[in-house]
Amino acid sequence: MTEIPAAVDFCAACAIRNRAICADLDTSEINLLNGLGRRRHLKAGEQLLWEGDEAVLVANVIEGVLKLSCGTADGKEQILGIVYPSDFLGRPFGETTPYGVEALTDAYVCVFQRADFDRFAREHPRLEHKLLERTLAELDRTRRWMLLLGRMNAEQKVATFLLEMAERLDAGGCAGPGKRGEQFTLPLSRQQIADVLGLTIETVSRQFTRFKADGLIDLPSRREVTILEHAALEDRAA
Amino acid sequence: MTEIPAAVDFCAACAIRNRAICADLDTSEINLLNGLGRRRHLKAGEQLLWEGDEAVLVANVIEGVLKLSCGTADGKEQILGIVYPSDFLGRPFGETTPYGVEALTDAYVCVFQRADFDRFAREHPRLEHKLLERTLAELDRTRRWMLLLGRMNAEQKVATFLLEMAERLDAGGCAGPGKRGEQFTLPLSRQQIADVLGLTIETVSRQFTRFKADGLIDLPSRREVTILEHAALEDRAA
DNA sequence: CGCTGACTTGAATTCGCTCAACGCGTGTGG
DNA sequence: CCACACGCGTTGAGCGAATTCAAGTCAGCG
Repeated sequence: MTEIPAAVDFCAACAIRNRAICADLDTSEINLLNGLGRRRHLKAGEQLLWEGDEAVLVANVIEGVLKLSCGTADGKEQILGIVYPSDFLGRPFGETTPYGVEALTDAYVCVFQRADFDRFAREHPRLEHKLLERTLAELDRTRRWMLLLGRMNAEQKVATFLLEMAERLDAGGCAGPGKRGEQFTLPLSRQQIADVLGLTIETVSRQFTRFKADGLIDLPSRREVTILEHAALEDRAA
Repeated sequence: MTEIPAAVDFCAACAIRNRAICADLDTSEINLLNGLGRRRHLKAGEQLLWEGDEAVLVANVIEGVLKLSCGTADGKEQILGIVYPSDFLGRPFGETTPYGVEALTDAYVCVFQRADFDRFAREHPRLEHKLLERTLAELDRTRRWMLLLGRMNAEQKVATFLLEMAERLDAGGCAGPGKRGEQFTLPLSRQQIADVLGLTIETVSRQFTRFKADGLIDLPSRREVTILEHAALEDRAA
């Protein structure tokens, strides 16, 4: 865990400068925001926020993949969302963080004290507008996930998961329309995949095995997936 | 379906003037917004927006209860959310409406052309801020619902549903802490409840019957529910 | 009074869960 | 270098909750 004060021209060099909620800010605004944020490194597995805690931090994801999750009284976990570079993290304008945040891979985030961020956002409508657009998009994505959780069987869930994963991990290096992201490294363990899909680890494993046996995917190693038959996988996702 | 041009001092008399996203606007702003909106009546069962359509309308709910839903390829439906008076409806700053909207009860909504609303919002940060807060709250609620869909069994789902229903329908007439909303009329059919919870109609019916047999609730008629043992029901919701 | 649609109840089935054993790669210590 | 343990994933058998399929009940209404 390292905390480095943001350098003056830090944002200018930021990998997500043009995609995150800061994209619409001008130079002077960016410099102001610069003074509030700190870049922070997270190791895979490190927790940034805890479910139910006072909401003291918000952050932009610069690099890496993180999960949002909460648990039931009887110890089961449900992953509520996966966040990728340029996504926004945390609960502005709220008292408590309604879910835990944990890094799935090594990650860099740009963290703000919530109070600082809230104040800055209220004074800079362009930032707030970006945040609103992002929140609306996230709400749409979350609602689509409800359809998966409520109405899909295990095969459909796993197929949908693989397709979404391929698409979202691809965001950076779009290698042409044909071959885009057909091979990737899962940032989640089998247990975590199960927690995303509302299944058990065994069911996920069985579906992976079946897809492989049917020639839809290949599994070179535990964490690697190659999608061989994209269209067929889409059929399974129905 | 009736459309009445908003009168000049229409908003001033609006039942949700202090709770909806317009709450923070001053008189001159309200009057401007007034000119853009139209009050519209919806009969129970009437559809306001269709999944996948171009997003032309947004609205505030003034009175009544509506559902947001989408369907799977194989004809199953999942209800994504229930909206109540003072809630906001539709997808501003977006191309298409990602879900259908249908009135569950007779309802009044205050509709805007999306283009008008978007422009107004961008020029009035106070409105946009309210909308942001509401969207963040809705996202929190939606994520909590994911836990229900992904990790709860039928008993927990139905118990949670009844408790949430009692709470949200109560918002208007809070009849004291003891007796608040313990009796209410369901705005949803059994099928719709099943679609909210990701269950089948039969399973919902069986759970209702069991809760009644166990003395936790009473069912005076098909659409009426009385919660007899609030605490016990909370236990079932785990 | 019988019809219709919504709901309930019952029986059989099935999909995913639970429990348990096993395999495999990795790191550690002798 | 091998032996071993450990974590993670896979596989199998049996079970059970929720679904499916099929009747039956009930309220409202012409």
